[in-house]
Amino acid sequence: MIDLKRIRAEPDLVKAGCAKKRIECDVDRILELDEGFRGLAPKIDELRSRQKQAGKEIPKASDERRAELLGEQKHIKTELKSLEAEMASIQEELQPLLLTVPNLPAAEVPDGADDNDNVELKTWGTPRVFGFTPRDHVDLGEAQGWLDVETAARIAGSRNYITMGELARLEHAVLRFALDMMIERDFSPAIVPVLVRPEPLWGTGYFPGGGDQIYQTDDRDDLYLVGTAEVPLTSIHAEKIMDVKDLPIKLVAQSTCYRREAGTYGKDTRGLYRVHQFQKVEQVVIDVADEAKSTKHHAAILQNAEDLLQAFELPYRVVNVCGGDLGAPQVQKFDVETWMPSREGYGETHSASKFHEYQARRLKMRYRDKEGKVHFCHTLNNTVAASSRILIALMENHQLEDGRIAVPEALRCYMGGAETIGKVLD
RNA sequence: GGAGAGGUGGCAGAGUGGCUUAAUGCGCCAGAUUGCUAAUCUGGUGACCCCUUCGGGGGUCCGGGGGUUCAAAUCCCCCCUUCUCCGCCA
Repeated sequence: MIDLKRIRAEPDLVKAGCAKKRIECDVDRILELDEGFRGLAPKIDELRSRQKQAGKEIPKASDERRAELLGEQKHIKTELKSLEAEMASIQEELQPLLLTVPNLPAAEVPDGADDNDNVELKTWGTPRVFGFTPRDHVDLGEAQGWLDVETAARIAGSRNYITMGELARLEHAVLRFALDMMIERDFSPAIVPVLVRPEPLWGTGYFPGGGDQIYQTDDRDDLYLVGTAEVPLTSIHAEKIMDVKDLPIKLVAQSTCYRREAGTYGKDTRGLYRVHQFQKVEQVVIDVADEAKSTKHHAAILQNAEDLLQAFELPYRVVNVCGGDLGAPQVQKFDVETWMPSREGYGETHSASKFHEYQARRLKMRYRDKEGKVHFCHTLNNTVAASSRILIALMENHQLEDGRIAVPEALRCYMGGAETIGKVLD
């Protein structure tokens, strides 16, 4: 959500932001409703003021005066009722509309319609040239007896996976490495619910708009399975006014993530790339409303992801996500894409988002500065490691000709010291 | 799941229809004072919305929503939530 006052003051800027993001939003209707609201508000306030005044006088008044006042009060009451009804109908239309206004993209966000227009900022490492025909992660996993997609589908439907044995151990290793690395970098670990009420989803910007991708439990409970720990983590301090001394708050959590992947039929159907359930370690930063600080945090959480990939010896690139590929809540987003030989290209593994106060305003998450003034916080988040996609990269990039997988040094301490996993395949 | 008790400002906590402008304490801020960062005293200290001639004026908010009333923190209904006991349970 952005400030209604800002929409009022700079409607053209807001419209330009919507256009850049390719998001439709009826800014003019919002302005119309706002005008109606502001016409009505003073009238209602004045009537209430008179009502309050009379309320104080009545107990002390003489009998005639009291009768006179009571008559007046009846009048005020009916008038108020109709004005309040009018006000309610305005709010009923205005509030949901406000929740659809996207955050304004930064000037540094490239123009563009979709991910083809994202701009590459840097690359690290060189995609490996294989001296043999490399296998993809599904072939490798199945041949090693580590990966069972068919059984997963029988148990849980399509787009699911089961890892077993050394691959399951590698998955745990990745997650533990990610968590430990972030704890070392002063992020506070948390274990959070992944089944949440609607408010955190509205607050973080997944509702409205992202509802298609979210599993709802059923009609008995108003509960939803989150697609990322960002949702509960960012919501921890909702509805609070924190002290500036307590900021920044840096959080890290591993969670299971659930995604419906509606509208992706036939896309990335093979293997682990697009699945309904996976494990992810997520980093969240909450700090003061300061653009320079937000930008610094943004760079830092991106660096955290890069450092992990470098430790895993995986080639990657960083892209500046263009307007049309940016979600409604983000000011700017850097995606990290890791080299995946079977795709003969880079695949998205991390997504570093900067929100300014968009989420905090929706979550009512504020802080008091040194002067005692209250402001909405700034929030940011990024993936540290999403297990399934990282596994693709690890298996495919580090495979040996004989079908074993080399374990990057950084992960060996979580793998009982193993330098490779798997048996020699025919 | 059953029974009971709660939810009031940053925190604790009083308040059972109009004298509430939400007491009081703690915390916080400012000033005074003492050879010090401690103590004491004095004063100040909520969020949000609308209007403004920028001095200020008005309104809303006591978990959330609805209702009764001229008037609701206070009475009624629904929901959320916390705690205690019982039941079930990893």
